[in-house]
Amino acid sequence: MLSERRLEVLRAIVQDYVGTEEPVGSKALTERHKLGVSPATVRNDMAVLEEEGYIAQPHTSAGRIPTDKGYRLFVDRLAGVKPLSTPERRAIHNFLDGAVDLDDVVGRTVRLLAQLTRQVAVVQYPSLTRSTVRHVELLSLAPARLMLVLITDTGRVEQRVIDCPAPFGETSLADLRARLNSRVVGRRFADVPQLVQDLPESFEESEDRATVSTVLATLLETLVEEQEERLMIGGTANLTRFGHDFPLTIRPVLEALEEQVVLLKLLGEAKESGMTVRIGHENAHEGLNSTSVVSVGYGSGGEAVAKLGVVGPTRMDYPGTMGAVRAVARYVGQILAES
Amino acid sequence: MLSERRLEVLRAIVQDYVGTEEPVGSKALTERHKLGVSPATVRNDMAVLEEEGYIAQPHTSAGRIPTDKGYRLFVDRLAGVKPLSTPERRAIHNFLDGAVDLDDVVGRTVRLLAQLTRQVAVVQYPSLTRSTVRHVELLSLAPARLMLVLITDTGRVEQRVIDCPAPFGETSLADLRARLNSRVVGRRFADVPQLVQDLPESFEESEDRATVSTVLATLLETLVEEQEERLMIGGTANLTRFGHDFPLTIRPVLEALEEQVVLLKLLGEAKESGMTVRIGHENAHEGLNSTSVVSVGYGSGGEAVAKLGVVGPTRMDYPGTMGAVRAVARYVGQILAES
DNA sequence: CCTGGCACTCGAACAGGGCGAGTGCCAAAT
DNA sequence: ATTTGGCACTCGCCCTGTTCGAGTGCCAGG
Repeated sequence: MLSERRLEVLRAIVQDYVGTEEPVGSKALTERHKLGVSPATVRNDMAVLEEEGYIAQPHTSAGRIPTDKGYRLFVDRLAGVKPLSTPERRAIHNFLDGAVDLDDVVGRTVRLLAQLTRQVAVVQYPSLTRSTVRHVELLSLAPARLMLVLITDTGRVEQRVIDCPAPFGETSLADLRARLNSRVVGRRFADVPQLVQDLPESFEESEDRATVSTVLATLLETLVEEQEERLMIGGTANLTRFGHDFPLTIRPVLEALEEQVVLLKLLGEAKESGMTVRIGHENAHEGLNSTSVVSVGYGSGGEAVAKLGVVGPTRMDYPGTMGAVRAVARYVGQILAES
Repeated sequence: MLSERRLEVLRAIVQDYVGTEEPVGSKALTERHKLGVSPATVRNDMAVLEEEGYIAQPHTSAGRIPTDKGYRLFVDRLAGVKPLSTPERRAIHNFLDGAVDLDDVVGRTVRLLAQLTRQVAVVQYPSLTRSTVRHVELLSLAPARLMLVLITDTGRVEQRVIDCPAPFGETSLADLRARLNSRVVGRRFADVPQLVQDLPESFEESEDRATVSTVLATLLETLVEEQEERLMIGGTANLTRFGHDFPLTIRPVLEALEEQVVLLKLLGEAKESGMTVRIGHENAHEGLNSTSVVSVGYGSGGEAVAKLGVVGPTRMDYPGTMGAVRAVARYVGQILAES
């Protein structure tokens, strides 16, 4: 167990290193922080911290920098979540209040987060998993060709073109449309399959039954497929702030960020509730080994429908970043609830 | 007017510099290309080319590198468009053939272009300007709340929620839906305003007239607003290939790429037909002063409905890039025509 | 007009040296 | 047992000087 003072030393090291981006030595530490002890003592503490793996020296006789393990301890036990300043809060409101539709909300959120944290922001579109159906529309494009439009309560619209096995009359179409809607509107996606199971049987013509089956199959397919979520990313220009050695670092990060799959997995790994911080090598993806990911769920009600977060260098201002991420997530949740 | 041989020297310089990324000297030139003259002669030619502003030396007594003006001449008079190799063509087909919807087509195209050119790819969504209306759908969400869904022949779907001044009955709704569709389906966006002008008058109830006006206003607004086109970008990881000095270069480029407005303007400036190459300072946006943009229109029929292109360093393989861009544009056009 | 020769320039790469921040250790003080 | 001041030592950084070579411009001769 580390003594109180040693933790204090670690905190000081993290703070200074985050601020200056340079290895911090014992003397500088005692000057910038009132630890009440001499540099020699700090040196002893540092030796212990290093032995325990919380800090390291880039090369002999340089200052120390925190390791991933050090940041982990810092985040878990030493750092709180820094609340945003009033102007920052106001900025969030100003920025998000003008949003007109879901795309706009997500777009604004991503830009806001990037600006606030000066890092790369990632925002997942609200998931369809928890969503309910607001409306299902069927349009006839050609005698044997239909378009299915699905509208969710989060404002998302998905469409599919369906080639029917046989022509489908306008009256049958209206009939199906009405029945379908009366059954599924307001229901959760997960419940839909059971609710529509027996629909084909209620049609008399066998040709119609075939068409109805096709339509339903497409609907269910849409529900499932679209659960592979989409996301938006922004603030990649902030990658240039990564550090002096970034030419090597930045490449794999950019590559990782282009793979939606990677990002989705990244957010997927995060806890369902509360904020998740993954530091350096804690990230499964190799390209992100020198980055930290701060993510949190957000949603209109109590439940989280999606996640958002930022990707930055392990050397980041954790309290500030966590504060910004949490504040934005909360406000986006409110916005979604209102609309 | 520059002699034939001087042009040949310029071509050699551009080719070598693009290949090696290093200033090219007279001796190296004569070794790598069979110009049939001695280094001394080449030096004289270089002196002339430099005086005319086609090449420059980074510092005294280093080799020469092409200037923007030099690249311009190269592109205009010295370089053809290099056709793709058969495997490359096959790759295009393989890559694009599996696309299921518009988003998918655009997404695949952007990745394909990025991979093929090893640069940053930008693909604009097919424009609504030239599009025609495939269907307009009106749904009642609440007594005085409608949802308008617009479906275009390019497969795009736009939706809007409308708050009506007064409740609107189901029969009126069906009526409006039918009349609206009979008038606008198959028509171009630009023609829609005139076609629906007199619709409100044909409704008897004054409350209904107000609602219809609101709906039409929203429809027209959607048509106009959505002409501000969307686009997709990819391959930003290729920015790391920009050159050794890229830390300074890359930042403004990333920033420019994040501004959709900038990109749209960029593509907008390109010629309507044929390929456009903008080199270095020819680009209006300052952040892109050290990049070149190769763009071309694409579309399902003879007409271009949108543009796509790549952004890369001025020192790029112009013939190869132009070949790839053109080939991809053509094939995407085909895909769109088929669907 | 081209070519070979020649003197010159200037950046890149390397080597050496002083500087200073930082360390580890030890003996004395608390 | 912990803290502290002192001290010798290490080692990367930075500045300087030097060498090396690619590349240039110019000129006289073909």
